Amino acid sequence: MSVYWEGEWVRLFFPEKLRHKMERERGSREWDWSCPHTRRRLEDLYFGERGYIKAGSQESKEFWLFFDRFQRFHNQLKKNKINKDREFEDEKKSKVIDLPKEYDPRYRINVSIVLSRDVERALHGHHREKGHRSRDCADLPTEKLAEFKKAILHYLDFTQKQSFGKLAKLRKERSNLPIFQYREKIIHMVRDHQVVVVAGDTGCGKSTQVPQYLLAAGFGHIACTQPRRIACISLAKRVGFESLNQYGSKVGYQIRFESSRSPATKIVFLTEGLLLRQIQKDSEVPQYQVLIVDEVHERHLHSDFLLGVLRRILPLRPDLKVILMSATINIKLFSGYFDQAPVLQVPGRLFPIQVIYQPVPQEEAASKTEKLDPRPFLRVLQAIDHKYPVDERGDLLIFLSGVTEISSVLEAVQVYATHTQRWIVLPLHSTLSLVEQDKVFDLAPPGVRKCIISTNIAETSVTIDGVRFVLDSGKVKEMSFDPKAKMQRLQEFWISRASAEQRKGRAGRTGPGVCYRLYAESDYDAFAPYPVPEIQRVALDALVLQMKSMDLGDPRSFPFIEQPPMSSIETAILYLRDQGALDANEELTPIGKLLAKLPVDVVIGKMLILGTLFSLLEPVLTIASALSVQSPFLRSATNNPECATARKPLESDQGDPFTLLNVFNEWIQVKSSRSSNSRKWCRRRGLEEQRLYEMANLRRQFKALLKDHWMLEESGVPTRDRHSRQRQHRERKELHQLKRQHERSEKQKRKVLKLQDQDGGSSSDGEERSHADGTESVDIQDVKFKLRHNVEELCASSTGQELSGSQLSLLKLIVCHGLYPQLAVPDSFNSCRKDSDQVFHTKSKQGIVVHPTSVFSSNPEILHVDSGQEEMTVAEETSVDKEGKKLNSRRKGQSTKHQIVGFVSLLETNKPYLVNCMRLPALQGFLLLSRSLDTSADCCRIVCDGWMEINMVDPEAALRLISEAVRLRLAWEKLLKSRLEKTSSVEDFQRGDDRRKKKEIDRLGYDLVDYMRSEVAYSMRRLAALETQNLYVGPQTVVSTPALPGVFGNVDMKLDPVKGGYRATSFLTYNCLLNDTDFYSDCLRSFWTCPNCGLYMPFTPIERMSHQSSCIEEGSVAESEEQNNEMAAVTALHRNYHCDICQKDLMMTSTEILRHKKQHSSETNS
DNA sequence: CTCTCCCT
Repeated sequence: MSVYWEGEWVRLFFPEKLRHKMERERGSREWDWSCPHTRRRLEDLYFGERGYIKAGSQESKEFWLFFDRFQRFHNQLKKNKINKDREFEDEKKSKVIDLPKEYDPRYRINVSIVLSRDVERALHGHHREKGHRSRDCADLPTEKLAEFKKAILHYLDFTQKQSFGKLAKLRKERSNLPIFQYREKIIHMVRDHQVVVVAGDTGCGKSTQVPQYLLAAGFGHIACTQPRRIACISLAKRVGFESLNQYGSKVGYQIRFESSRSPATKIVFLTEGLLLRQIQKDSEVPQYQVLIVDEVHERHLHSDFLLGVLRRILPLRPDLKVILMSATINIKLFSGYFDQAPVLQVPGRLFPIQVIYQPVPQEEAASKTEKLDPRPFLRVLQAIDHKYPVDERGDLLIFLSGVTEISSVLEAVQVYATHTQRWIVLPLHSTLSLVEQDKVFDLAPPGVRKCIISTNIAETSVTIDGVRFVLDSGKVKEMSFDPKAKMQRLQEFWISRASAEQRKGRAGRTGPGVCYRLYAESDYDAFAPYPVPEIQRVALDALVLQMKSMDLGDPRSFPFIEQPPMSSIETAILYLRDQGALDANEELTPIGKLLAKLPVDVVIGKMLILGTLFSLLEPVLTIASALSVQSPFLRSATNNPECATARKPLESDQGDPFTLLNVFNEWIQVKSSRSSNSRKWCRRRGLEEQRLYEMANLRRQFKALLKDHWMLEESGVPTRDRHSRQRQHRERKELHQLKRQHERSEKQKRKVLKLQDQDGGSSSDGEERSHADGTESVDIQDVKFKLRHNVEELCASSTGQELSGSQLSLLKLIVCHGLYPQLAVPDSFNSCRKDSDQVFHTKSKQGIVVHPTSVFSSNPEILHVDSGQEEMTVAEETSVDKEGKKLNSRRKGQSTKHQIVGFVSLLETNKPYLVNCMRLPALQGFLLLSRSLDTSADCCRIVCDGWMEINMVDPEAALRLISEAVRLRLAWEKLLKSRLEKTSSVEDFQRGDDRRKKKEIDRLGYDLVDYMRSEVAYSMRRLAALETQNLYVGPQTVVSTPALPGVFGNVDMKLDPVKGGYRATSFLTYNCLLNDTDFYSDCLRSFWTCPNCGLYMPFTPIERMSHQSSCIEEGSVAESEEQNNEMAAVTALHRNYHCDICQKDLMMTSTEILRHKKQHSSETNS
């Protein structure tokens, strides 16, 4: 310590030359190796740019550690000059400092690599030579330099030997792998054929070895795909390690958001999805020479598609080699798909596993409604306890179908475990927090076994060492897709024989095992041989879209390895056409092209694209990302009251996407504030922080993609002052250092689990793991996050300004526009029902329930129409002179406040559920979003998308609303189209044009918000099946209504040959509804004076509208500057205003507030 | 009154 101080002090207060002199003099008396200055000098001399050891590197730190031990050892030698037993000393020496006992010249390395020329000269006594260089080490005594050099050589010998030893061991391990025997054969096969199939079971070593064999045989640019991200990372690590190339870059991985790839990378492990995106960018993938597709037998959507794409690429790239790797399953299928590609079968290396069939007795078999009976599972635990001595280690892995099943078995097993003190029970499924998931890797104390109760996550994704017993329920939950209702369905099935074998295999990885099957052997024989490939079970929207963008022709005739059902393809095409991604010829539209490039569902992609108009992209980005990742809300926290209260302020009564928006924004604030710990913040609220990190990555990618496709204006990067730039630089340096620190301390020892933590244990469970040496563990995710993102900027852009009321209302419209047609209406009797019995309906599916995780599930009243008096007064005003009967029917259920629910997915488990819901004003939503609107003659009756009927009482208001909807939709469409067209011709948008567009957009945003706020009373009704079949008047021979120019903007109204009436726009047909008994009464003319031109004559309401709109159009004047500003401000300046006089909370701009106040004052004055 | 699992 004192030495350090002295060194520092000297450095600070003495000029350099004098200092060196002092040190030289001191050095001769009392040399100090640990003086930091000396060390720096030595590093400068020896650890240069070209040196083997680089200054400041991990290697240099290791060297200094070695050096200290080396010195200690030498000093000790000097002290005990007595040398009783040389051999003993030698042994001690090698133990103490790990020096090689013998000096084998084979380990020698080329010293010139180590030592730069200058140093060499210095070391050999040339430092007296003339020149500046010689002065460099003049301050260091020659004998000390020689001593140091000796230490370096010792160190290098030592590390050389160490790595040679490692290498030899690794080589031996590698040659013991079953696949090693086939090394030459594989290389020859790949040389001779373009496609080769390598089939080998678990443990044969194919994934790690085949890429290395090929590299060694002279192939380069090898890509190896994996279905899972973690597999890419761990394989790259393993293969890098085997080739002693950990710190080099020959072996790397590349997954979304993370890559260790460099130009020097020869073998890259990447995900199937990522390779597909690369192929989408450049269809001939010139960057690769060899493509290895691993785990093809798993039959994921991506791998099946990838195989199809590869088959198409092969003739275009005759030099490209493709190797399919699979378990020894269904090999003929893969070989046959590639023109009888040669197959190499490699035996696996599993230990023998005893199979015991123990079918569940009839009375314990699960009935549909009851909980899973745990007795058959308990019997197996008992059997293990009886049969196998406690000192024989080996854990138990139970496979169940789902989370509810896990918890019911867990409960019973936990009781047994408490009783016997022989088991530690751990659940495992993907919705568990990552901390909880990691526990399955911890160790049980001696005499205790782990019992891991898992979903099929443990079948392939999570591999747990030390499992000796497997207990297989034989059940699995699988997602399928109902195209009619566009609904996902999660159902339980018997597993396939292939899955049963895979589950069994999990018992024999580290030693002989036992597999208990809770079904009969005859059941097993009756299982399907393989699981249904994903491509045959899921919606193919995204796939078809990607196929179209890759120019793969008609998806109906694409030669998939196994055809998906034709209906799935047809449904997808229809859907994409309906969404405007494909045109009538099934070609990609401009929006379709963009959607194909966005790595999200179509509905999410749509909201992103729509979000680029107006200035609401930031929240849209956040919502889109939030809806694309697993929910950050942990289930385990839902029944924790503390979590519930901590979550409360984050909840939005607008709906779940807005709660997620709040969560992210609040989290970013926590991240940006120096004092708070986001990990703690998340834990308190029961949030999985990983999901928030994923969101941050996603929203950044989305933004970049939108920018790449010219959907964004160049955002003016705020120029920072010098001070903040410096601070940022400093912070980044610190972060990099933390990252390195983490990488160094990487190997965390596995924790030993405690027996029976019984509910007391949870308090310490979530705590960060700190290292054994007491150093604070680095929150590496936080470090990576802060390196990757500019937190300040994120904070400013995403949470900088609170959303105003108008912004929120526009944002809701955008999100719902994206989600369309995923809209549901509340059942009209919901307000009379129990909270848990709230029912909703979509066009294609009735009787749906909001998912219990939704805000609307816990607060259903948000969606209820207030049983208000207010609404009735609106209705009454306009209806004095009409017949009572009709009125009553129309007035029933009239309200200005009906709401509909946009949802992200429709999922059926026990019941059909709406997942991720948000609310939207019903009438405005329907009028602005519906694909088809059909109206009666007076427009009071509107049928939306052929299933929702809306009835208004006031025909004037009805007309106004519809014509305004038409105007807004056409304007919106036009602006979006022009924005999309920018993608093709950048030069087109010149400054002036841009400014005009900007103004139009502002105006549209302003008007949309205004529109969403309009207060018109109406009733809503779902049409019965019979009604939907007899909706239209049909083709008309007599034109009953004249065309009315100007009612719906400038559109031409043409007779609709199918529905009858007039087709005004692609989405609006006027006066086509059958059974409109009120036609004549509503069309009666009454005298009216035009306030604009003074014309006085009899009009029907619609004629009046027509006149008015054309009259106003002629007389329209340019808007005042003030008005313009007001419009531009809509997305920024609307704010909450509470008016004391009318006792209302209003959402208004400052101008509007002024006007509002003025109105009150004029009222009171008069 | 609750959800198999991956991935761009």
